[in-house]
Amino acid sequence: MCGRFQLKISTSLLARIFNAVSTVENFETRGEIFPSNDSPVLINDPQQANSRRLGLMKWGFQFSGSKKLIINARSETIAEKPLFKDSFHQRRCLIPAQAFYEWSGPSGNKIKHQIRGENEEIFALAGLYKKFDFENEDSWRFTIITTEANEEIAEIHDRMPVIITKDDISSWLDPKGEKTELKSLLQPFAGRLSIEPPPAQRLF
DNA sequence: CCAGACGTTGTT
DNA sequence: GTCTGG
DNA sequence: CCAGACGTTGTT
DNA sequence: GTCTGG
Repeated sequence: MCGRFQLKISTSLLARIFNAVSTVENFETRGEIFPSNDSPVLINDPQQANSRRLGLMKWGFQFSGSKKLIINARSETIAEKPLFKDSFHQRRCLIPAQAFYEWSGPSGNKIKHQIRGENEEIFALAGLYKKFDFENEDSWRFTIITTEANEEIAEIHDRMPVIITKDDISSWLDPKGEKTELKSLLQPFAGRLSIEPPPAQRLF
């Protein structure tokens, strides 16, 4: 899954890297991003085709009347679940992250692993976004899509966030994207990762 | 119509 | 809030 | 996501 | 157990 990630970079640089127009003036980065925090999110400009925007959104969908934040969406079911369906069709986004975190070990004695790209590339995590109008808030929120862990991550966890590679960014954000093609992008990461600390050694 | 679910992960 | 099931 | 708090009154 | 803060 993905319950925390890292981002420590100016939004203007981030916008340049992802070829987007930034709507964020001065995002105070905390470095580590937690559920409920605001973080920059990349979307396709709804007003203008092929124009990317970078804007702040809050991490976590929510049911009205519930306090629980829904910070992940299973890739296997996003096309059917009522909470995610319309977002999957019309409001897909990417969440820039320089690392994400997974935990291993028993509760009370958990080990936190930081996962980065092998050459420090900035991840584009697949996400969905949606507007929420309750709790005296009018807020745009995002959630991060998960898939099965790849071989490396499986050592510490059975799920991981979907990472969209540079070449697939336009396809994922394309408002005219075909459902089948979109789903085919939701795969466990095929490249190499760096995990720190590394997974515990297997004895056998 | 009303009641109840609506989500994921991890833990048991 | 909105959808589903009864 | 995890870690840590979870409380009030009165006195200094 | 549940809520809050980071």
